[in-house]
Amino acid sequence: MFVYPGASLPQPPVTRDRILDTAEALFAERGFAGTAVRDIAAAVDLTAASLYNHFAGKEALYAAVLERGMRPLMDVLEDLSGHGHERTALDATLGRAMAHLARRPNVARLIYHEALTGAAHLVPLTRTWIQPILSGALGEMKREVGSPWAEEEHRRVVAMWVQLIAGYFAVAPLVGELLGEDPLAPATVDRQTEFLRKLARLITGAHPPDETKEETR
Amino acid sequence: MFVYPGASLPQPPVTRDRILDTAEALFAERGFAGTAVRDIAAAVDLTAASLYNHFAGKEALYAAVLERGMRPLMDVLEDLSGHGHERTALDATLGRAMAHLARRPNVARLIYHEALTGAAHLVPLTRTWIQPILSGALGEMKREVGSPWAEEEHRRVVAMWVQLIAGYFAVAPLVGELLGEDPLAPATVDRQTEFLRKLARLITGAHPPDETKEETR
Amino acid sequence: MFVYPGASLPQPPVTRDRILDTAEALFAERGFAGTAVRDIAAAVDLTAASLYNHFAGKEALYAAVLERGMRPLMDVLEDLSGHGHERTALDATLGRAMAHLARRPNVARLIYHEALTGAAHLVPLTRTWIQPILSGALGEMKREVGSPWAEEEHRRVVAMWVQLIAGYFAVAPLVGELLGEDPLAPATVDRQTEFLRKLARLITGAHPPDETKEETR
Amino acid sequence: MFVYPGASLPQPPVTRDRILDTAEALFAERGFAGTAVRDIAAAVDLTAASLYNHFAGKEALYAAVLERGMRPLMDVLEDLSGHGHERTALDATLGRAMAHLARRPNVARLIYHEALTGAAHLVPLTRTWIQPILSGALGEMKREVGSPWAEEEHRRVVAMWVQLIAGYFAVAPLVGELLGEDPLAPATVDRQTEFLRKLARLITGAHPPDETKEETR
DNA sequence: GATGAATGAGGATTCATTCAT
DNA sequence: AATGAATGAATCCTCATTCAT
Repeated sequence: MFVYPGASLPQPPVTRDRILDTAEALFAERGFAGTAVRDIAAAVDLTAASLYNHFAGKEALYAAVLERGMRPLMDVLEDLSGHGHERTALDATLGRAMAHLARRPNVARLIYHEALTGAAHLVPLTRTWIQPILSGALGEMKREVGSPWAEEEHRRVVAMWVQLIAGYFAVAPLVGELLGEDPLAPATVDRQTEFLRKLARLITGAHPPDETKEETR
Repeated sequence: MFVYPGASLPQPPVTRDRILDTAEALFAERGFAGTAVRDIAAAVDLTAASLYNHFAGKEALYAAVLERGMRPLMDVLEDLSGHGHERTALDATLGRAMAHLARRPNVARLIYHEALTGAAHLVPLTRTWIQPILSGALGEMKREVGSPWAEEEHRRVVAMWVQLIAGYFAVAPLVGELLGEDPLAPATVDRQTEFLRKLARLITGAHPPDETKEETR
Repeated sequence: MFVYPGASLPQPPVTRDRILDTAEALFAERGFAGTAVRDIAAAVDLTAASLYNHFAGKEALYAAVLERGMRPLMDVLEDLSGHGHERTALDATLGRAMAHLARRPNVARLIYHEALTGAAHLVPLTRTWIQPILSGALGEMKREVGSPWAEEEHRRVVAMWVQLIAGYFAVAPLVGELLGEDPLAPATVDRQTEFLRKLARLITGAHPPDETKEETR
Repeated sequence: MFVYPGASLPQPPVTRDRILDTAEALFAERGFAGTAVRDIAAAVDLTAASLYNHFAGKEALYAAVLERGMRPLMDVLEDLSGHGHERTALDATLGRAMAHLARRPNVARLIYHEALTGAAHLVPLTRTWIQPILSGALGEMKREVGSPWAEEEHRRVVAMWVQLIAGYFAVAPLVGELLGEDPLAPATVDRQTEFLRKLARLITGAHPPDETKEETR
């Protein structure tokens, strides 16, 4: 974006964003109950009191963090509804989702915190963000042919993907123990993405890319 | 109170077990930080002070809950190392694991709480309990033939199963939203088990039971 | 005391005495408020509850410790009233007091704890034990001739001796820092006793033993 | 509120000082273990929680009290190293030490509390504050002529003065019982100071002031 | 916008004590 | 005489929040 030289950009919300960044990290790590407002403030070189100039309270801050984190994630997943589970589209969505979460794994962790505690935020969270995507995906699957999944299983397939994608980043410490390598390292993420693509092929009844060529011949 | 001779019930540790039960439920629901010792005590009709006659502190209680929960879960999974991923064995293990966790979903939630926070307990937890199972499973997979997975991917397969089985119960509230039904209802658990079995067949390169017959013909 | 061979002495109060010993040590070290009943009990391999079979409560135990400690100390000082501050008598009393307190320094510490806090026990303590001795000592001093002290100062002289004798053992950690050696080591105690004797001579106007002979010539 | 220009009173730390004052009094009276943070706070018309805005904790408050109390006391004693035990200097130091402690007897009591419990603070306390004074005093005594004390006794002399001066105020309740009058009343303090001066003369081999004139004649 | 100070509520833990066994 | 269990009352401290400056 071009900016006129000297033009003072409306960048004041710099503090607000730094708070959000820090809060996201701490909430993701320690959960809502385990995170002290004072700790968030201190990590931004603020007093707890000052933080209240930017957010109405701990709950409001948490909501803001959630909101800010969900939106881009949903943008990434959105065109899933456009292309469905067709081979290349799924590959692409998978890649983009993994790439996005690799950069912002905190969102996945926040969702999982909510899911674990069944806290008040979960239902609005899913109703607002997840259900729309879900509907799209389900619609696509229904239209697919040759899928080994009955319609009543479609929702389970979706849930599975959520667990395998979001879960991978959410419980990264556990995954790390199982894998024996840092799950967030770019190379590891790449391998995991490939793994999931292979899984997708096995699951959707499609054939692996190289074989596909022969098949279509 | 009359007691039948020979019917010596060694049931004194009743209180201790009731505390453990309650603590397990609350820790699973609210996490460690979100659970007040007083709440646990109150749920067992005790004062917080009384609870300290049974456990040295919150941490000790938490550790005891974890320990008590992990052992039976591991017993269930243990013979996985004996039979590996062969069709019927995997089907059986899957069924038993799902059945066990359906009755004690809290263990899965506790593990996920730990995994999310990467708290101090996670590493001993996995090193003590999970790694042994993991090794057995990996060994079995290595011996398998016809598997579509390279050896480098075996650990990812294991991690996948952990996510799909433990994760199903751990983030039950989220799964419920996605599935549109109570994930812990016996019927739902059964369907999910069948779903996972089907997935297993697709994944291991095996064919579904009914088709198998025809194939081998 | 002679005991018939084989006669079973009434030694049951063994536990009671062990409690008193331990309590004395802990009270002396940490003071009344700083000492937990449980700690005393644990040091005697008892439960706190068991301790209540021997003493009515913390206060009662403390009183018993005080009582038990004061009596022999007073016995030691008692004949001060018989011989007063005359040279040899003072030397002897000094020696005996120092020797006694060196073996049971806790009594001095207990007295000082009371004196510091001005706690409820102090007044009965002094009225019962210390005042009688004090009267005797004052009477002796009054009868002395050649003393450099006015009668108005006699009480200060007594207070001074209390501070120098009891205080030496009471604040042993501080004295140790000042002296650069362990104040309770027998050799150190001996040197301190000699020091106090010398001080006594200087103070009472008397001359050192060897010089005395010449003086009186 | 109008403030005269130039009369800028930097008195904001009022609350902190009031806390320190109160804490000093209570710690001196009841000792560390016997003093409740809540009581200190209440005595300053604060909540316990508010107190934590000024001090990090009970220990930190205690340390601050000690630090604040020791400094002026040491200032008083400091020039002891300059003039040593020569008659007039000792008289002067004695007078100033007694006067200071008469106004702030709590410091003496705090030191004695530490000395009695041999608590963690004692060693740093003596090493930082007392030892320097001690060294100066010892040096002076060594240079003195006509002293009846051997060099190995010098430390005992110092310890004696500490006991007689600090101890007088520290165990004031006990001294009061022995003296039969309030040890902190100005007149009593004066008499005690004179008593100690007389003692000093007897001890250092010097002659009383009036006799001195004749002697030097 | 930032902060020092204040606070009610709560949170973990200790303590002295009781009581049935 | 000993103890496991229970408890009310404290104890130290944290937390989210407010408010005047």
